[in-house]
Amino acid sequence: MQKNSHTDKTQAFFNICHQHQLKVTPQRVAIYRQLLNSDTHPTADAIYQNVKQEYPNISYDTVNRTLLTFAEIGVVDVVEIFGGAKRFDPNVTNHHHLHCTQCGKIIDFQNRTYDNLHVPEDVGKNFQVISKRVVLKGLCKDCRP
Amino acid sequence: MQKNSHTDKTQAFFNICHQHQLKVTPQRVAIYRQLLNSDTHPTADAIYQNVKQEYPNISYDTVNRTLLTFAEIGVVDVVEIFGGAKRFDPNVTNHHHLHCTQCGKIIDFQNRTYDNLHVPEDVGKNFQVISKRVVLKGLCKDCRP
DNA sequence: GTGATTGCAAACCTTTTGCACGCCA
DNA sequence: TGGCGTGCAAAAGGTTTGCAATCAC
Repeated sequence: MQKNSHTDKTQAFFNICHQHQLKVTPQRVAIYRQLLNSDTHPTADAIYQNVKQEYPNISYDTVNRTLLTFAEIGVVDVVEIFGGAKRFDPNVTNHHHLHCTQCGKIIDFQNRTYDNLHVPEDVGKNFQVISKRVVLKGLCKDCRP
Repeated sequence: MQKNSHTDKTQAFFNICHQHQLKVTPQRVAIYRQLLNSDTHPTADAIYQNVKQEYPNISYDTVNRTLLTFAEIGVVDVVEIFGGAKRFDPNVTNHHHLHCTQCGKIIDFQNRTYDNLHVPEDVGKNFQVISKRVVLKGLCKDCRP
């Protein structure tokens, strides 16, 4: 199952690259695989550090540029931050965020009601909404007094 | 009316400073006044450029540090961004954001329904929610094809 | 073969830090 | 007066850019 699912995703990646006329380079594959293993919202540097383990010659630029490219074609999302380094989200399905104002952590959560939020009419007239996200700011379990 | 409102806000600023044991320096007042005039989400540099007009000797650091201090005491909000320089929001009342993925603009909007979003029980158990914001990503009027 | 992609290095932009001086309370 | 706040300058951190060599198609 796991193995199959992984193969499927690799195949999907090939397809996506072809759809967008991107060449399938070993670097891109390695970065993509690393993203699949991420359960957080890694920075470009975090991805770089991990990919470097199995691919010592890769440069930080390549990682950064590849992530930006991935963001353009919808393979990753760029996550909203409040300063600091960009963060990338391999989970492009609709979900929402908890943001701890103390430690800066960003935690995913699912909520059907939030997914189905109605876009106000006056907003929809002047703005074409592509995705919706609820961001709850506050204190996480570890930072709560 | 305007004048009164402005005086009120200045008075409020004095009170806030005293509450937090902050000294009321001319720089802080100038930065605060500049914030009141902002209708967008200025960067530290934008504030700096404007304050410099009436206060040529001020340094960028002072502006930046002051804004961070203001954020700590709740005079401004740090706005969620997707990369680039920090943005500060002088509007600390509850509101929501449209984010144009094309030009990067962030537009405020009000919505009572969004203000009153119910926090899911399983979230509330592990996270103390302080504020809620809906971020709608998409294309603004100018960028829409 | 050809154009896209990579690696490297430098440049750039923003934010942070240390320190001496000056000013507000 | 004492200590907070400011200005300056340098450092640090992250991102972007230009270019030559390389690789996928």
